[in-house]
Amino acid sequence: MSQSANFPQNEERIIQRWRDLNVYQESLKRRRADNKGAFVFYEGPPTANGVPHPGHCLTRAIKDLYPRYKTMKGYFCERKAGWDTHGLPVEVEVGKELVAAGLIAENSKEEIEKFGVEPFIHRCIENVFRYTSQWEELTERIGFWVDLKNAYVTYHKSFVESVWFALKNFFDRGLLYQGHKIVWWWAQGGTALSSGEVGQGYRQVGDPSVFVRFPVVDDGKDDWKNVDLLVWTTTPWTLPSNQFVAVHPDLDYSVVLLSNQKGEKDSRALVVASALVDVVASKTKCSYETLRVVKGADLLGLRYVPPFDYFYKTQGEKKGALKSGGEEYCSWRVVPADYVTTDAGAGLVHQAGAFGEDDFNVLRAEQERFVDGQGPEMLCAVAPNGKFTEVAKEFEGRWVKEADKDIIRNMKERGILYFQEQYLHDYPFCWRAPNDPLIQYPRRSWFIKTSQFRDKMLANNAEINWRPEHIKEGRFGNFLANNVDWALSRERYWGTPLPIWVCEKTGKQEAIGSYSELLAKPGVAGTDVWQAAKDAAKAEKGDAWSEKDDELWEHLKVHKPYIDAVVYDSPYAPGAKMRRVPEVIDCWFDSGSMPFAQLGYPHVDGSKELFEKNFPADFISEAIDQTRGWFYSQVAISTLLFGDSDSGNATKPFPHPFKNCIVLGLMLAEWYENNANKTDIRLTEKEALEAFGKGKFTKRVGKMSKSLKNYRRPKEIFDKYGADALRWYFFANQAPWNSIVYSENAIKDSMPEFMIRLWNVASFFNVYSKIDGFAPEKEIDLDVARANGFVTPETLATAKSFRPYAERCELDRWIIGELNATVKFVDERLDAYDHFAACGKITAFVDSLSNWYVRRSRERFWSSDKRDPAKLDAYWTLYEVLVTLSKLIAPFTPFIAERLWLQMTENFGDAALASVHWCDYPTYDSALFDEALSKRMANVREIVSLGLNARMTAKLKVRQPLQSIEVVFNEKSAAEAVADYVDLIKVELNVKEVNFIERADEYVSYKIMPDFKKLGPKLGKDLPSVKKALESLDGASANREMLETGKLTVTLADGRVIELSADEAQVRLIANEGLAAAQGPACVVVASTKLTPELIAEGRAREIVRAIQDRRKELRCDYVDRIRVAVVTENAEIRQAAETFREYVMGETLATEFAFVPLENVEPAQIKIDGEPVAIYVAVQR
RNA sequence: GGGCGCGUAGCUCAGUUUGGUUAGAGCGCGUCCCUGAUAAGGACGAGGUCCAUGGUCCGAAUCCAUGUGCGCCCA
Repeated sequence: MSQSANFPQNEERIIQRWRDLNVYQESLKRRRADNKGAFVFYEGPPTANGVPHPGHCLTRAIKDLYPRYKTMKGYFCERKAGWDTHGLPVEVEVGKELVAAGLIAENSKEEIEKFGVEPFIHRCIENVFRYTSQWEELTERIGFWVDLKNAYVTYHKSFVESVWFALKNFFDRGLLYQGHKIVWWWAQGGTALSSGEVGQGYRQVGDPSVFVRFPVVDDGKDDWKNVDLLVWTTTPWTLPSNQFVAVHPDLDYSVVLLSNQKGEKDSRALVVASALVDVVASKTKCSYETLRVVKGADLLGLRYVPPFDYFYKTQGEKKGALKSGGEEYCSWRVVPADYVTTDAGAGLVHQAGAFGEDDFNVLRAEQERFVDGQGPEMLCAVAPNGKFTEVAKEFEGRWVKEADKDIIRNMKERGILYFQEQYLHDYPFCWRAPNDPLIQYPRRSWFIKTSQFRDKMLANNAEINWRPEHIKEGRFGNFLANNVDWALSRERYWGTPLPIWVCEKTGKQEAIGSYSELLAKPGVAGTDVWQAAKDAAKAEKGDAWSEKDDELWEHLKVHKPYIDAVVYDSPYAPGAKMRRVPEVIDCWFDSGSMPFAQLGYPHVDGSKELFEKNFPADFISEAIDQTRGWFYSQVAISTLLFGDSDSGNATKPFPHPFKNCIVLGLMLAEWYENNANKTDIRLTEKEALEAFGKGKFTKRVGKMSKSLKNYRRPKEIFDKYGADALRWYFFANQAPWNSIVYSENAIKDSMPEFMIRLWNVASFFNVYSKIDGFAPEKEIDLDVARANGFVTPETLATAKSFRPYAERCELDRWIIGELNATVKFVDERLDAYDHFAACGKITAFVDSLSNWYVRRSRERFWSSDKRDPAKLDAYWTLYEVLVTLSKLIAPFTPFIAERLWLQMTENFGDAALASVHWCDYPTYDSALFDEALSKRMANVREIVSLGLNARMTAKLKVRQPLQSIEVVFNEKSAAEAVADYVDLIKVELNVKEVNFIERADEYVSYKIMPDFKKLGPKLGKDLPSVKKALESLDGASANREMLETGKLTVTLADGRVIELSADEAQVRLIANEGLAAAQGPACVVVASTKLTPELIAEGRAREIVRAIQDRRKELRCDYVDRIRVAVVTENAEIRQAAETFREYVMGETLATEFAFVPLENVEPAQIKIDGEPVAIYVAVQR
């Protein structure tokens, strides 16, 4: 075993080994044979057309942890990789490339279509796997075991056909419909987005906020002469399409006359919601006079002049017949709307039916009032590309958001702009083209009736174990409760084609569930387009054509533009053809179909059986942004497809697609920025200190930013610290749903307390087992080992020198007990998907092992008799602990676990499993955990800790032996229990005696405290007075009374007498002033500070030993090298000390000679002992 | 405006579900110690109005209400 840890290098070697021995596949095979059942894991497919970043490391680490654990628990856990390949992420990237290459002028649909849909989608396919190799490297490097070779791919024909199957099912059940709705529209991309996608793109931006005067039409009514409606909007570009002004009928509105600061009165009055008059007036620093107050209902029907006359000039006077009789002006009047509030603006809301769902509903309500065909029509001055049409002639061809400024200027010039300001709010942008704001726009689009299944989705949600729990009722539950129909279609090119064919004559529609179903249609034609394209490609590629190309073209059959060419005879009209609709679908529908589509269900042979076994998933995990993404798409599709008796697929009572889901927090970056230049940054405090100087930089935590480069690439972390370090940091440092700071410092800092400490223990074991020739493989019965899958207690017991636990010392039994308690705890926590708590326990155990077990066992390891049973016990104990530990930590840090396992078993040949990941997870043996022992040892450790503390108080270093310490316990049974550990305490504290004292009034005083938990319910309001009474007692005598009688009687201030049993009061010891003492919860430790000449001499001898050991180290002595020593000093006392402890010094330092005159040709080390110069000579004997 | 989460030491975070009188860890800082495990390890110290206010209770970091700041999600 190599001494140096070098984790990264080791990991590379382990990866190579895993590859060579096919360790992952083999681990599956073994568990399939065990036949314990499956643990189903779904991989949420990432899009591989971007570089993987640290956030992906986290998801991949968590996704690896639980399958590894469950596999070791005996379950068969296949992990199928998957890639999301369709949709906007890809199209946007390809569009950018084409622009960069000068092949298209701008990233727009017009340009792409000019370029050609066929070459475009071919570029998309190339783009999809651009970074696949980087993804695969990362996946392997971080130790995520997943089957990359058989990954599912969303553009593959079988996957697409599965999606078609689902869509056909929905269509046939009437759940897939075409509707005219206001959608969030990505104008540059020419398509609608789903609420999930829109949700990904919100950003805070400043938009213009304008208050505009809409003059009331002067039709002779005096009340409304020279009055303007004050209307507020944050989308000035919708004003040219204005149609109504909405008010809330129940709100109060004031008609006010403003006066400016000079006191000049306005020529026209304003109508404003009464609650907002102050706010509105203060914006222009005006004072006002209220002329009158009216209800919103009184304003209804009032006509006004809109700010732009594009529609008004021709339709301003248009009237229509009402259903209720009579006539009404179609547009530009005040209408009622319940959603109007006085939270912001003016309480009068501009209405443009095309650009908002609320507005659209208002328009529809108005249309309802009119006789069919006579009511208002939707006004829209904006084309689908987001530019003004010729209707708005001043702005024709301008992108609406850009035209905002000019629209405002135009209104200002005409004097109808009352006020403008910047308004900060969240606004959605395209999630894949972050510079493109979305607009609301009316569009014909395909929807899935998810809202009809809201209650069923909620019922499914209730069955999911969400971590953290609040997702269920909170974020996800709320999202489901507010469910709106899924806007499914995309007017784009690279996606799963919507499998609806329409009769060109009658408009009747049919859904198709697979390619073969399509081919089986009568009169099918157009497949030749695909064939011709393939032939052409083949001809062009010539000899380079391979099987892979054939596969690719097979997949392309079901894609645009080839699928669009396939038509068949309409069953609805003779001679007519059925043609596919042009749309593709939302790529989130692909990923949500993954539970069945990854298997090609139901078309592929055997997929039905496989699906039965692999649905629902036991476990998935993604970051919180997937709430509206993959989590939702899975739940929605599963519920509709498998959860309804109508579906024909309702095989599961609760078709929730996953049983357990860990929702991960966002990953943040940490960096240090130069105060003088915020873009000058460093990633660690140390680097910042060197580069900028103390106090000249600021620590920052925030979003990761490619442009700021405020995070290290994962590979750099792997190379520097290793994958285990990163994994452990993710698992052990915070609950997974908290945001996780990707901090290089923090990753580095998390290593010592677990990995490095563990490694030190392992290397300690290794060094001494080599020296002593401790070789388990020579003693263990290898046949038993083989049969048991190696190191189990039964296997170990076959070794001759392996003694039963009961015969070993308490320390050995203690660490074996702690190990078992740790195994139990970790296993339980992992079962509950709580790795964070599990990690805490492991860390605590490794601390116990390193800082107590090994530390306190060193003498045994160093004992010169190689067959000393106590020494062999120590070896066997530590060996067993390390082997078990390697299995216990295997799911968390698979590399260091494997290395440890291999080192512990390297000489066993085929009698030991070749990988720790093939082992069974350790199990808890209650017979090996002794709670009393555990408690006892905790007390011993407390005594030692307090003893060190007391020595510190007296400024007596540990190297100086002391005569005694006195220990005073709260409970006398505790003293008896630790009596066996006196020797251990003596060594640890370097004292000659340990005295347990019961009555120690000279050292401590006693404070009697009530046991609040016990007495609270019993005494209630009397508790404070009891507490007071106890405090006023003489502690020492009260303590004695309790010890002797088991009772305590107290008299309260009001004279009442209350009797407490001893367990209802607690005695707190307080060390008396002026002692070298320390107090803890269970005891007080007092160190004797008196030093005798003998003690001082011994202390000096230990100084000499230490100096010699230092020298040995400087000379790079091997552990077993013998040396010659000389100590030369003028000081007679020190020399005397050296002589007195000559044997001791020689034994400790492996010296064969000990002289008091300089050694020839040896350079001495000059040290000082008690201020006196001493020369230490050390010569190695070789 | 609504929903969800968070607010504990200089920094990063446990603890809060189930209330108990001395609130913890790591890092950083300071003072020491130990070392034949050395990318170590240990002790001690400074550092906390547990966001604020009010309430419930014998007792609140913990439960309730209101407010406030921040983050995320949505309108």
